[in-house]
Amino acid sequence: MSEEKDAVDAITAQWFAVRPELDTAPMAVFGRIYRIAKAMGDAMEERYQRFGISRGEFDVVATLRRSGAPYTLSPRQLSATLMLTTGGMTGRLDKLEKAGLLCRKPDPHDRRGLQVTITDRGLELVDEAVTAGLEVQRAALTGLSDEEVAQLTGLLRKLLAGI
Amino acid sequence: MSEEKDAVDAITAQWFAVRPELDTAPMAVFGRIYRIAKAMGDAMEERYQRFGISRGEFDVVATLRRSGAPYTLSPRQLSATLMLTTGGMTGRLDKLEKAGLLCRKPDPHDRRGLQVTITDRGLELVDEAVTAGLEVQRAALTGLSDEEVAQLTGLLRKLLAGI
DNA sequence: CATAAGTAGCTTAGCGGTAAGCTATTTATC
DNA sequence: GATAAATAGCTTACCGCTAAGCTACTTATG
Repeated sequence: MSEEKDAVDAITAQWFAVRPELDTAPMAVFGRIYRIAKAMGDAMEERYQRFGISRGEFDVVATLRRSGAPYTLSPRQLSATLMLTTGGMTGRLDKLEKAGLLCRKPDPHDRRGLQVTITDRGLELVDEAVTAGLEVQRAALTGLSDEEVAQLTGLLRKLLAGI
Repeated sequence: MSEEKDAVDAITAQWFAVRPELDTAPMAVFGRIYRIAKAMGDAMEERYQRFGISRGEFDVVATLRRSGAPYTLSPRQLSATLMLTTGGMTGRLDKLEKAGLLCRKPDPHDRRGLQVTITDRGLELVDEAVTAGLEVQRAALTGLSDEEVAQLTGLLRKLLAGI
């Protein structure tokens, strides 16, 4: 029934030893969220590396892919979606364009703007990469039943909504 | 009963539209975990800024604080605990020492090593900062009942254990 | 005891991000 | 229609991290 103690339990226990009046319940939640995010982020980074792209670069082509045909968005739309500054976006687009996974074309309706589109090669790569990435995530969830995953999803949605 | 749709729901719906055969359940979990980690990380960063330190620097003095008297650890122990390279640790210690929140002394038992200790000022600051940080986290959890927080903690512990 | 291997902490180069500032272009206002 | 304000994307300076290499010192091995 009871779960194993983990590193976060050890940290909350340490805090209780030196500051027993603190309510450590929040750090039991967020401490684990930070650790899961970091560990999974590293794992995803490693997996995408096999496709020659970083996790951030994957996010760009994946955003274009899931936007549907004609797989075209502006740098502005991409940087807004990915919560990235335009400077950061420029760098990612430079790399992906150089790798032949997408191309930048002038926006015919706004001469300030660009249209970013996935190439055929980019489309093929992102379709493989998203499948591979989901497999890594799915494997990380094997310890939980389908019902627990659904429960966790609901609690996380509720938590995220309140932030 | 049913929760509001959020940005992650929109993303999974987009994927379903273009790749209906994908099982998007994992990204419903990890997508939210990434977003919560980022949003809370930013919020904590902002809160600690009021104490003149970054989140990473807080983690250093907090680790020393919760280690208990005499609040002394080696740079090696700190970088291992914080999952940081020694190079990164050097930088954080430089800043904190310069700010007068900790001091480095030679390890009397090992002339390669150092002993890092919180100063009185550092101790005072970290005790205020940890309280303030917990308050930010507690506020983020107000949408969840105590039972839900406990449930979420258990599910996250289980998930983290399997990664 | 000599020496090889391992360890502690620091330095440097490089990477990917932000913030701020730039030019070119579009939109709103008079 | 002139002009002020807003917007798109890029560039630059900087920041914090990692990876790799360094010196100083300690531990293990013959």
